[in-house]
Amino acid sequence: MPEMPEVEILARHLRPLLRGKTIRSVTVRRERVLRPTPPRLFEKTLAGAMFKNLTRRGKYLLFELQPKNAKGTLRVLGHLGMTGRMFAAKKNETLPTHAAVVFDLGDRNFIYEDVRYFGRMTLDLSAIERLGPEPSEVSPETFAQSLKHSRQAIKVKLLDQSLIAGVGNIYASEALYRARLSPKLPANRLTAEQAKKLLRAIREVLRDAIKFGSTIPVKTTSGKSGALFYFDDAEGSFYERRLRVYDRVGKPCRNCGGKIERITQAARSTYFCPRCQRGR
DNA sequence: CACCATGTTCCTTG
DNA sequence: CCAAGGAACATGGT
Repeated sequence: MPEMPEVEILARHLRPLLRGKTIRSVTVRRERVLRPTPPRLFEKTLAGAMFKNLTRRGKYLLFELQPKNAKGTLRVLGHLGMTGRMFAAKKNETLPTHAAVVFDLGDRNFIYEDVRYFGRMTLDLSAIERLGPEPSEVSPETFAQSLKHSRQAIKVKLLDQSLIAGVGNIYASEALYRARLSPKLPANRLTAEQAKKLLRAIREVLRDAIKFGSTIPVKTTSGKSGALFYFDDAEGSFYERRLRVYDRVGKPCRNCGGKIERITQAARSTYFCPRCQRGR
């Protein structure tokens, strides 16, 4: 479920919900998601700690806690992988099949579940050090300059989190379509003007996704307990309306009426309009 | 059975 | 040392 907008929306949702809550105990049900933190250490470190804040960096969540018997701040890094979700649920509810970590908060459980277990919940924060700047904070000049050293296709480059952090497979296609740039363009062939245009498109696409909800056609679980909450409009058409090219292979381009194509780049699908997005 | 899926990391090759 | 490509991770949907 994650690209940066989903993670941002999730952080905003969870922040007031977790703040001030003390963890009574932690149950690790799938050790893989803690990697490389040892399970016993994770459980022991967090039992008795209190949530102080929750922030986002790229597609990562950063939980800040007050340790039980010490000063300072304890930090836990979260990532949703492809299929991760986090939510609070009543304690009498059945745990999801793929619940990976369960925090007992007293009145409720805070659950991290992940069908494919690609995500993480860990004491190892090293991943965020490798992230590039947030798209909202990087200057057009710096962004343009960072593209200069790569001959990789721009679409592939946008997925590189050390370039800018937060853009995933859906929004990479969406941003390039919005900027009218071919996904096949070698990164180092973008002019300063094109790079500037692309950065603007990235910002707009991400901003709109946060504003309107998002993206992934997750069936909302709003009917059930305290889970999420994508601003999905029951019709299922919301997703259709917001995404301009992603997953629209063969359908008419909303700009020129031509057919949207799907190609494979770095083993991932890219969607684009060959008429509107010229170049190579 | 086949292929596809919102992501990252590790390994190999050049 | 770096850039780039591909496999691996694991489960489910169509």
